[in-house]
Amino acid sequence: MVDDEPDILEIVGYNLEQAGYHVTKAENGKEAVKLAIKVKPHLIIMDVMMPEMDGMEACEKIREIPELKDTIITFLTARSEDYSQVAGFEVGADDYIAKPIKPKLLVSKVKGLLRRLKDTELENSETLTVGNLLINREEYKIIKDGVTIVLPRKEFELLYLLASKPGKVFTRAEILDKVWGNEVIVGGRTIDVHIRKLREKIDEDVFKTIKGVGYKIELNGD
Amino acid sequence: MVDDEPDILEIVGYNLEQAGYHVTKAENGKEAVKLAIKVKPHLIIMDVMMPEMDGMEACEKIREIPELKDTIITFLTARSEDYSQVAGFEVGADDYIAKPIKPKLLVSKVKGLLRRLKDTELENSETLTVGNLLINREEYKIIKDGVTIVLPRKEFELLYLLASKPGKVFTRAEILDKVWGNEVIVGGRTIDVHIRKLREKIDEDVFKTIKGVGYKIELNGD
DNA sequence: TATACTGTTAAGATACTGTTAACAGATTAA
DNA sequence: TTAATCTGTTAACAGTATCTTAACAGTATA
Repeated sequence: MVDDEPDILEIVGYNLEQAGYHVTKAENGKEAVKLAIKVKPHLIIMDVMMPEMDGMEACEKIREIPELKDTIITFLTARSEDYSQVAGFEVGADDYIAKPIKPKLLVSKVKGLLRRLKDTELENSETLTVGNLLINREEYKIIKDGVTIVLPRKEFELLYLLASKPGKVFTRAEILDKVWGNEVIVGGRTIDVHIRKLREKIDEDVFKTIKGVGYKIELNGD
Repeated sequence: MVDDEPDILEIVGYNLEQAGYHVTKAENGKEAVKLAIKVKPHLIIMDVMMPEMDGMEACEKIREIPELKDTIITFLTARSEDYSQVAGFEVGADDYIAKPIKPKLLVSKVKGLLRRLKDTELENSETLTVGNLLINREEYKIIKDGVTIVLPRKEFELLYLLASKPGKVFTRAEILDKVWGNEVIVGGRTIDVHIRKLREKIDEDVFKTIKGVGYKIELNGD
């Protein structure tokens, strides 16, 4: 939360914390950029008009930082200044909130803005879904059309790797590195044999060979 | 774009299309849900007040569809109805746009909303686009007019090289170096044969021969 | 017109993958 | 502990798509 008026920081901060969010405060753009790098916030709510460095400039600076590319930036603007809204989107803002601020509405808005982030974060669970396959890493088992299949470790790891990016071709080197670890040396047919077993247990046609390159999982026929 | 007033559909649609977006229109919530499933839009701009099925209900329905979880939903509301904004966020809306609509501001806003989506889509920097060809290195496949074509390694690498700089002439030496590696020695007709196969599989006329020099990919007739 | 380069074809060589079965180590059960 | 089973790896060979070559035909350029 970035604003040069301490009162606003206070009120908005209080409301957001009541709603369960953790709030970090800055009083100008310069401070905001510094702090953003440090805490990597999910969302930045920033006043446009500020001393030292204004919101636009700060926004541009923040947008140049790769680690903060998923950070949502929202401007606070007086309701009339439509021109600054347009400018705000140009420098990479995701949204604006009109002053005067209505706390209840603001909290709802924040909730909405953060919902999508949460969705993608929750996706990083230990389960993958690929076509009719459900891969549960926690339990080391997969479910195909409701039927549970238990796989040995190496086979599971191989499947998991391929399923982590359906469509992507994994080279043999890549597979060895990720599944076997690049210090162990195994013979040239090892990967093939494991692929064979997966094809046997899961589905012949899901595992595609790209000759001279590697293997991939391919979804519905494309 | 969902609104029961044809005039608004017309005006907003025109402005968005001018900005390079593809717009699909619906006149009520029921229609919108149907259409959304079909076209899987990146963004839905929807009026709250509509006959048949209102925006809130439609939004809830859409939020239940897994394929549309990344679709951004924005409501159109009269400026005064703050209550509906709160309600909108509750049913899963990402944003609202206040009526009356100012086309320039709306386009900016849409641009902002779609920016993050585009970021993640463009991250696949391993893909090249040349004319009607889509070359995906990660998946080792190419798509021509929606049809997938799988190429053997050497052919793929050769195509990828030529497509990496459309128009540029690659000398035979350059091609040998980049595709074959400069230690292997191959006969004088090898490259030609591979070019032949590409012409066969992709398009006769895209691959131009510069006698005595090499080959290049050439876009629409220039 | 001669020449140097490229196009085409099909056959042969090669590199890569598929398959099977056997074996050694682990792991589990008795 | 021993037996039984399961995993992971390897070797040998089979199979095949891919790559290369050779021979000759065709064509643009000097």
